[in-house]
Amino acid sequence: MPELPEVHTIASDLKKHIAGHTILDVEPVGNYKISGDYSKLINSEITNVTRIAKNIVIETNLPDTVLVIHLAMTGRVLVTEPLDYSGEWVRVVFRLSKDTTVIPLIFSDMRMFGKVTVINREELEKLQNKYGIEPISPTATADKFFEALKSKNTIIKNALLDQSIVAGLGNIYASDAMFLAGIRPETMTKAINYEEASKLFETAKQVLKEGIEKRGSTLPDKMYVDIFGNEGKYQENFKIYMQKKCPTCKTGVVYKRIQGRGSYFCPKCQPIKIIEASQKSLL
DNA sequence: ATGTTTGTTCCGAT
DNA sequence: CATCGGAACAAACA
Repeated sequence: MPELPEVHTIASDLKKHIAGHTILDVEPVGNYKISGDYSKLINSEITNVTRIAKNIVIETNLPDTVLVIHLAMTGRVLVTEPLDYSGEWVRVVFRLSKDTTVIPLIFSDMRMFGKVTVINREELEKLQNKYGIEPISPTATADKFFEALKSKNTIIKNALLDQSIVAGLGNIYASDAMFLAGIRPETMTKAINYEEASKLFETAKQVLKEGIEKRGSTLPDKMYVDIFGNEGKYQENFKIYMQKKCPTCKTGVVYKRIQGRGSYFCPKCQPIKIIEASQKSLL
């Protein structure tokens, strides 16, 4: 669910919608715990909304106070009034005002794996440093990506989901990127040469950008919606994720549990790559 | 009813 | 030390 494109969509819409608003009130629902001192936010003004990896970063005019929201799997951020507060997993209600109008900012999360945290600049810096390459940043390069991959002794699927290597990919976009690059999820990173890594880096950027254009993916469970409650459309363009037949060669898609996650790949278009003996000895 | 589902962290084993 | 596999977090659905 929320991977880079979904979080990007939410953060950029939020920026347009709530920047310049004052936080009137912060109210955890039930015994939901916000980490950090959220009382500091009251009467502060929202100045900007950005994204770090899959985190939504809400900056305020307080120089040392930042609100960070991570949606994990089932988190939602909404600026519309929920129809049913008790039935929609509402965990935190913020009230924002600008001029004379008051609008809600809702954090909802069915499974409560998500996090709402209030942190300072130093912690924000730490958060930033946890993550690897931001794939859609202009400073990201295939060289850096290849170097990061070489440093790990694991399979490519693992590496793509490892946020300290590349930030923002999750199971869906990683699957599609590997498919477009013709790389099988179980390929060892050390068996991937520069050309293949470079191709994979391009396809990763491609699917992430397409995801952003389509405003994210909404799976059949409908958990992901944007801040207005609208579904994304990237699921209509899934390449291999949740597909039955390969869109290229029509071969039956293989569904397999890899690293505890459902993985889809085309056995023909994503062939097994044998690690050469010289490399194997290094493992 | 048990298995499955997106993300992350942490622990013990390898 | 790097990595893995599994568990845990909580909830709904087939």
